[in-house]
Amino acid sequence: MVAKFTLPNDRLLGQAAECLRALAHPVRLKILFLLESNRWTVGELAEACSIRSHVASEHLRLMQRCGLLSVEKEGQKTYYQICEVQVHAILACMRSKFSTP
Amino acid sequence: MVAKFTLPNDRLLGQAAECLRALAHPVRLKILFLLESNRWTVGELAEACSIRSHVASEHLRLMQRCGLLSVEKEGQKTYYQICEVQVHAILACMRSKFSTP
DNA sequence: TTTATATATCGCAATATATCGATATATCAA
DNA sequence: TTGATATATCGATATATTGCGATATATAAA
Repeated sequence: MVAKFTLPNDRLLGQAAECLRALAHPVRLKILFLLESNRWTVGELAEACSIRSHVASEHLRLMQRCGLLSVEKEGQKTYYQICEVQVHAILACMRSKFSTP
Repeated sequence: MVAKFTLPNDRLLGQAAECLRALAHPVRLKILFLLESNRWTVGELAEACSIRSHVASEHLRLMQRCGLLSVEKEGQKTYYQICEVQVHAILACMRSKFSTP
C-alpha cells in the first residue's frame, strides 16, 4: 500500500503534532477565538476565560513557543496576538464544525 | 474587551479541543495522511508507521470515537477511512505549513 | 475441529501535561 | 524611594496520555 500524496517526514510530523497539541485545549482554543480579531492582554484574556492570570500566562507562553502567537509589550501590559495564518484556517474549521445553530 | 465573532460555548470548546487532541500525535497524524486518499487496514497502517498493530488499533479507535474515522469490516480485515470533511482541511493546513520544500 | 491470522481489549508502568500557591520581576504612580 | 499593578516563573501535586505485554475475540484456512 502506498500513499497517494507525499507524507511529511517524521520530524515534520512531530512539529505538526506539537502545534496541534498547542491548540487542543478548551481554554487555549477560547483564547485563540478571542484573539481572532484583536490583540488582547494577559489580564483581559484571563478575565474573559475565568482563569487566574498566571494560568493564562502559561497557556499563552506555550502557544508563543510553538510560533502561533507573538507578543508586544507596552508598559506593564503584554499584548498577545495570532501570528500564524494557518491558525485562522483551523479556527474557521472548528467554527464550521462546532457552530451553535 | 469583547470578541468580534461569536464564541463557541464551553461545551463546544470542549468537543473541539477533544477533536484536535485526537489529531495531535505524530503517529495519528501520519495515519491520517495515509488515509487522505484511500482506506487502509489496521495491519497496513501499522506497518507503514512501524508500530505494532495493537497500538495502531488503539490510535484508530480513538479517532473513530470522536467521529474522525469510520470502519468497514470485511472478513478478518478492518478498513478505516476518514469520514469527517474538516479533517482534509486540517491536513491541507498542516501540509502547507510543514511541507518539505 | 484445530490452527493461523487480524484486530481489539485489559491492566500496568512510564511519561507528559495541567493547575496550584508562592514568589520573582518589571513598570508605573505617588 | 515605596507601593500597586501586570506578568512570568518555580516546585509540587494531580490528572491524562502513551505504549507495553498478555490475553480475548472473530474470521478464515487446513
